[in-house]
Amino acid sequence: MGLSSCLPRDWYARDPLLVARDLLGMHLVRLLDGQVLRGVISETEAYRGEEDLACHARVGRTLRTAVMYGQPGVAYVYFTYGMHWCLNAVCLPPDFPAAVLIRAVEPVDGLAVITARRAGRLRARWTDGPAKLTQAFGVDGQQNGVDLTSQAGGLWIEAGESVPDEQVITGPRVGISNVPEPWRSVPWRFRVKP
DNA sequence: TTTACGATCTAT
DNA sequence: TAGATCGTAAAT
Repeated sequence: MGLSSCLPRDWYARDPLLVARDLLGMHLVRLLDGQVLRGVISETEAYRGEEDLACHARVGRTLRTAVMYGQPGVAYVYFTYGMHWCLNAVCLPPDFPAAVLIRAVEPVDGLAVITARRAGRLRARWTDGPAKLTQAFGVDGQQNGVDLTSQAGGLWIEAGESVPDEQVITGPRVGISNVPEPWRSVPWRFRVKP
């Protein structure tokens, strides 16, 4: 598979706010059924620590949140709303729980597979939500704990194009309306201008 | 064992 | 605007 250009573990061992910002423009890559699927990351959200009441780790270390307390650069994939999977990259060194939710990508490779997996939907809606992109890329609970810094797990992130600040919009995180302030409103969501 | 509620998506 | 649908964590 040639030279690995996976982002290294040190790159993830940083504040999730920085990782979320810098993940914009990077490439999410998935090896699925012998096909390479690739998307340019266009939207992310940071979740940081047990004190962040929007973070799953607010309940502390459990079976579910365990990977967030582990090595940075590992995938945290969780199941929600009874039917959806969401993909995160774990950040910061072990024992401090933090992760970045990948909310949207722009598909660039493997379009035939992606369109088949998102049959009946408009192209603009293929991967414009966290559970849509996991459906499109065939990511589910089996990828929980997979190392994103290596191609071995069939799911990784490569360096891509850097996105200038003028192209970045920040805002509050989505889907946390029952979370108390300040966590509900902190601008920890990052996206590339359309 | 039971309950309440989701880091969502889709159709209405 | 509401229904789908079930794992997780806390309450009973």
